[in-house]
Amino acid sequence: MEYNPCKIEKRWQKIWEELGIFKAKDFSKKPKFYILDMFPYPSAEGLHVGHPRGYIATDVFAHFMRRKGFNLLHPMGWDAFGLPTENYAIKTGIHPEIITRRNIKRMKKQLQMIGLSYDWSREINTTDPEYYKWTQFIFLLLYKMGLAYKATLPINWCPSCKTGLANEEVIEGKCERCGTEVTKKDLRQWVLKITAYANRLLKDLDLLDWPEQIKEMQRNWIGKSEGWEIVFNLKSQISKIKNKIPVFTTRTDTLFGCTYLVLAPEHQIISKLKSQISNFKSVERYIKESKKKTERERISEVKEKTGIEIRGIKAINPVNGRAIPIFVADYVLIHYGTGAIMAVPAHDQRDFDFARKYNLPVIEVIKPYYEKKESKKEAPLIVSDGRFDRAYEKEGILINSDRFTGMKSREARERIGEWLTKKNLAKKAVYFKLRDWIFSRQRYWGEPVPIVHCQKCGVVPLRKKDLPLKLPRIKKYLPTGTGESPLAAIKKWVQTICPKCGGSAKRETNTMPQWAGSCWYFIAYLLHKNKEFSWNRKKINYWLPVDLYVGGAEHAVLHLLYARFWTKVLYDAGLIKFKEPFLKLKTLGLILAPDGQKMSKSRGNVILPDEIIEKYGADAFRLYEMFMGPFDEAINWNIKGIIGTRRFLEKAWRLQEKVERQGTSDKRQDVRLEKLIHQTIKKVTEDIENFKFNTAISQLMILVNNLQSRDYSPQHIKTLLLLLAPFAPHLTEEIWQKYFIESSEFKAKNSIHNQPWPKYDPKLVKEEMITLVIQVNGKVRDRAKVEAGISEKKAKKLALSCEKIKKWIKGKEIKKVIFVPGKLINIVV
RNA sequence: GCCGAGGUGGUGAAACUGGAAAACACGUAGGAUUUAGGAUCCUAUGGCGAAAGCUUUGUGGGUUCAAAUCCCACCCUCGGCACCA
Repeated sequence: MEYNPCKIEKRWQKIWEELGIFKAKDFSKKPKFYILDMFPYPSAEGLHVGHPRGYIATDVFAHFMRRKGFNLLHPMGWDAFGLPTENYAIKTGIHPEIITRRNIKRMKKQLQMIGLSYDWSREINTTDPEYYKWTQFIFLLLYKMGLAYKATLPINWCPSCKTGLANEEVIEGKCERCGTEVTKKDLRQWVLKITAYANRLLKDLDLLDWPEQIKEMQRNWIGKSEGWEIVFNLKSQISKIKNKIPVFTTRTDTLFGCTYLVLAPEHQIISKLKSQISNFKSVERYIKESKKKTERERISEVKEKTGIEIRGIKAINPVNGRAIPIFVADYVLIHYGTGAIMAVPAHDQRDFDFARKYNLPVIEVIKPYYEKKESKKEAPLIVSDGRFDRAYEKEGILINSDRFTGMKSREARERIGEWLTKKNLAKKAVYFKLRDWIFSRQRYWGEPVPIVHCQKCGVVPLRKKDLPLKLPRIKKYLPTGTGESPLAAIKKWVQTICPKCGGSAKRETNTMPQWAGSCWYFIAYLLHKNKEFSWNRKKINYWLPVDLYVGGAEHAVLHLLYARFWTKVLYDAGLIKFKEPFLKLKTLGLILAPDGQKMSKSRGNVILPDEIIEKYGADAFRLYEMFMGPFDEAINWNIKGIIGTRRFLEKAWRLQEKVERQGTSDKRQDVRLEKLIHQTIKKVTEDIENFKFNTAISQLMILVNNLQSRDYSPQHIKTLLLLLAPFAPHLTEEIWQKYFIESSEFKAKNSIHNQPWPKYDPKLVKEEMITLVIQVNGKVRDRAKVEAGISEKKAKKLALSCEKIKKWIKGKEIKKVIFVPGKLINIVV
């Protein structure tokens, strides 16, 4: 009886599908559990061996929860709009829809080969008009709620290709295709007011069972900072008009050390003050230069900071009345705070670097307080040749600060703030790093924005009955050259009638970004095949929110934040009853190619699951993906590892020989084995619950190794199969059906995947004998087998009587004995 | 640069709350079985050492009876950085 996975696996996959044993039932007496994968992008390359890692993990978990008695929803779909497909269409002239269909077909087949227990009857596809009518519906909702607005914002622009570029298409400031230097071009774009939800997005993180590091990344991304807005009055050499510049700071305590102001190059006041700036031409040139840089280049500390002084105008430091210079420098960003900063070179490293370059004064106003011994070695300001080497950015005690000298930073911040508030030169302010979300793309392969521009009525949203607004079929996907979407070139489509006045109007030609479809897809599985276009509250309320969400950590911020944002909007609109879409989140590590690089076609290091499964079987593949390492850490693919899991399955397979010989009634007892069985149930159960699949499998390996060399009974095999089933669903079903089911006809309820999860006896899990470690001065010198409950007295007596120990403590005085029950005894001499 | 994670044998890794470093697996060596090969089974396997023993968790320091685990500094690798998804 040889183990032949190819035959077994295909057969069971077919039977399961036909009987629909993994289909979720809407509504049930059982408690519900919704487990969701981040759905894939259907790329032309198909799945490589890295993709299924998360899918296998959710599948193991889904099997486990089903067998624990939950009504389980485990669906799958496709996030199919986006750049790669569109670029492929441009290159080949094949319509993106056809490419998408082809890619989905291929990837679905790959997923099915793995034997994943998805409910395929709920499959969704974001590019299906039946899907994106809802995406458009939600956009209209955002619009009506005042959360979608138009603004003029810059995009990356290649002057040679005459096309807008995604950040990804800009390589070191140059166009990926032609190598021309990329510039910026202003366009009217749709923007979503995610900032209106900043506080709630921040606060509600506390409700979530997510990895702490992901929450931390979101917190930093939202970037709430509480501080003060401080007004600097300006003094012009030629004009009497009073102008002022507000700056935002969290460190009012350092105000006395402020020696200059810095404006972002985009700051509006610069053009306003044009007539008073004596070197305006140079300033203008600088501003133009900085437009070429990416934001990351601008704020990077590796490259030297640049800037230019605005001559002819000075700012007045409100705390001491001193006139200080004003600079324009691109390390200050327009979309954070007020777009202007007060520079305190002694206490901010960026300001310090800038000040040193332009020879600006550095005034120290905070001194570190030395508390006790530890901070002495900190020596914050290294003074060499009488100057500072670096800025001291921490808190401390104020110096050189007039009547605030001697105060602690924290107190001084409030005092100085209040003092200036009284003089009307400051107010408390809260700023977020989070920026509104630019929601339009000048592309074809995305959801059309359901808006028309009417000459009479202006911006007019479509009505629900006008949805879906379908993407028109076009022959060319090439950019228009104007920066507009290729849709703008289809006159027949663009020209339309205003839904409000019936007059002539033009359609919005921007499309939505790929994120749009993935912001609400967890709801889409419940609206599937909903021809009436009605929001199925009953199903939504039953299944949602998602109980467990699994996907890559690379989505830590954007996708997860955007989906949370839309959920809150839908909640506010009264469409859903939950405030957070994903209660529990588990992130997974990438599987890299054997060379440690990401797998990609361009690198030529892609490994396909197809060939692996054909050679070793889906069960061995599943097992290896779970066994290869901790679930949330990145790991290199190594084909050698799968040999181990295949061998393990063969060993398990061979165990049935005895059942074959002796029948299933044999009930022999082996106390040692019985204990191991119960320990294994405990370990596997707990490890699956904690996503520690690798150690669950190693425990199963230990069990199989033991069964192999001991006098096992069929009951032991039964338990083994029940525990192994989520990992190796095909092999276990095969053996299960052969020996543990009476009828020859397959019925859903007889499937191993419908058997209850085994329970362990806590009494049998405990060990009676343990190995007591005997240490002298913390070093292991001997070991002894003792009863688990040994007392300290007995242990001490035992330890001191050991020959080896006697040798080590001979002639020395015993100072202390430390006893850790059930573990060790340490004699300190 | 900023934010986040990580660094343990030849390799993937394990080690719960500070308490036996290296479970499980790959690889390698030796043996059994076999006409042979493969498969399978058994034994060994961090390093140094004949052995007693010494030593070992990126580097350096610290706390502790005891540190892979806690603290400080540094080095390296990976993920994200708002138009890739």
